[in-house]
Amino acid sequence: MNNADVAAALAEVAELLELKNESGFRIRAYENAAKALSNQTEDVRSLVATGGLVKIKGIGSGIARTIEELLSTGHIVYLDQLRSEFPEGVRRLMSVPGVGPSLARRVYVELGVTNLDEFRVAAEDGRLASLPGLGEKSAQNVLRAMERVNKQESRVSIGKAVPLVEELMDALKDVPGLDNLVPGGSLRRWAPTIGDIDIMGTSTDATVAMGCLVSLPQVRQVLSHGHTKSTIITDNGLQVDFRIVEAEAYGSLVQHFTGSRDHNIELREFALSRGQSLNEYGIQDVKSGTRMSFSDETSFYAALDLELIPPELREGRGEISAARARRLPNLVTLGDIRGDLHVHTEWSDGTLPIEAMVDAARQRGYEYMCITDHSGGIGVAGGLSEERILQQIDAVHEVAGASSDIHVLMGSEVDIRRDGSLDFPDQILERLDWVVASVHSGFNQPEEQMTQRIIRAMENPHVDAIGHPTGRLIGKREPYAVDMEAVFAAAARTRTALEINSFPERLDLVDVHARRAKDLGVMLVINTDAHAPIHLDNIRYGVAMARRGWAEPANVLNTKTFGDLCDWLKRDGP
DNA sequence: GCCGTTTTCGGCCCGACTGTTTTCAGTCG
Repeated sequence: MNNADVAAALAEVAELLELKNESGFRIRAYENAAKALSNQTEDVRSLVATGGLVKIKGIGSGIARTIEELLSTGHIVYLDQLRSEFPEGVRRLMSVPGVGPSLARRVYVELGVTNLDEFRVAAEDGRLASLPGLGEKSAQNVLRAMERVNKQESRVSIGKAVPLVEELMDALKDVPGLDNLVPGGSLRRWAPTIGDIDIMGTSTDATVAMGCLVSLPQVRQVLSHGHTKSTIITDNGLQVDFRIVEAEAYGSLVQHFTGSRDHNIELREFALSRGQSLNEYGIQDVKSGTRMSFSDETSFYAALDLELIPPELREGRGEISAARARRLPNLVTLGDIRGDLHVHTEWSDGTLPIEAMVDAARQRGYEYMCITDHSGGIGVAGGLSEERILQQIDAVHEVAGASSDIHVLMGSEVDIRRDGSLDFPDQILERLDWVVASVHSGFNQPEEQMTQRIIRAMENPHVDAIGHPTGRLIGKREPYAVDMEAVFAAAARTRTALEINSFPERLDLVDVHARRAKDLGVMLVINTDAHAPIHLDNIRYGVAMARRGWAEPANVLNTKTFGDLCDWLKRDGP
């Protein structure tokens, strides 16, 4: 039973309360508690033990008791009661876009529908359309939405979304009268996965511009089409929301549409406490009714006496109080990165020779880079034997000697075996400039074992960093069970860096982990794990994740100059 | 159910669009 399990139980309570048409405020309380818990890196069990649970904003005494009940008995009596009122499938009906708690409840109560299959039949045979207040269009919309769900056109990784949006933005350039186009939402916040794309702009004639947008050739389906807001599905299955306002309100529009929901709610609550009401058109003084418009975000936040909050921080995780106190972090930027310390070549599972990868790093203006091919334990990745890595050491040194404009380091991504020992003996590791240790097997080990395995690797004085520390693959593999608090403590103690792996499918560490690591004094390192030159460009995703984790340049190892990096590498081991 | 730099009670973000309606509830972001 970990934080995610408990959060899921609380979220289920919220969903069932929605079905019951309970007070929206109670529902939000459970939703907020679930979210607050999943933003915690400290294990819920230790939070209970130390009494830290109620100190978390959004968890009060009531929900704290519920969590304790779940941990001690494995059940929440209240949740079991709620479950007995609605078959499991009824809750699932709400996963269909456009189907909320009201409709789900009605089709269950009035039509006896208990799952998605029965729902489809009811939509097809006319029973859904026959309900008072509904009609044929509603039924058709349900059927089309179910089709989309089946095609799994839901969330995509940011690595897929960014190129698609860049392509779409290019197509939008020619829409007449449309200016200042910019993507917003989770994409602008660089969230690891994107549900739908938000695109904002200004126009003197929004109606005409909207008409052009919804009739673009890329549009497969129009979900809604209004004067200032439209929603479409593109031919590659992406949902795109367009929002247009007049130029004078552009600042508040961009702010409004960058979100997140939690950030916006907290910001509006904060504004209300100051007697101001916020919306996408500006700020209204509640008493006098005076309205202010903002053409840029800086002046919008300034009108609330707040520093400009970078989009990556707008997740409702304390950024508003930090902005009030003028204590926002000075976030690391792409330009701060001086080198890539996790790069593969054809010596293991990369595609190109050492020289080509060095060249690619050179072209990106790096001061240094490190070759880190796999060790032999990774059979499928063509890992190097001891004999082969000794040869590669010579090969890399040769390339390094011939490179005057970039420092080329020789390293390894050494496999952490199931018992925490490493795939190369110390006599080899000590000859390397840089060692990334990673888990590539035995993902199903119990948490205690996995935690000790990683800590043991960190205790090896030759290990400089842990690669992709939680092992997750977005949409494919959950993170392995590991006590991250213990990993952070060991990383701080052994002065081992933790990687933010920039591969869009990994993005590991994730933001909340990166932030916790930073707070505990753990050094981060942003690497691409490149297997081909183009992968080096993924660094932007890793930097974005670091920014979402509130990281400053001083928290990121590869912002150091080569000289400072060398000094760091000479640090004392455990 | 949670929360408090006016509050331990009385609040709790805000607006656009749709479908089926003659005025609004539901859903979404």
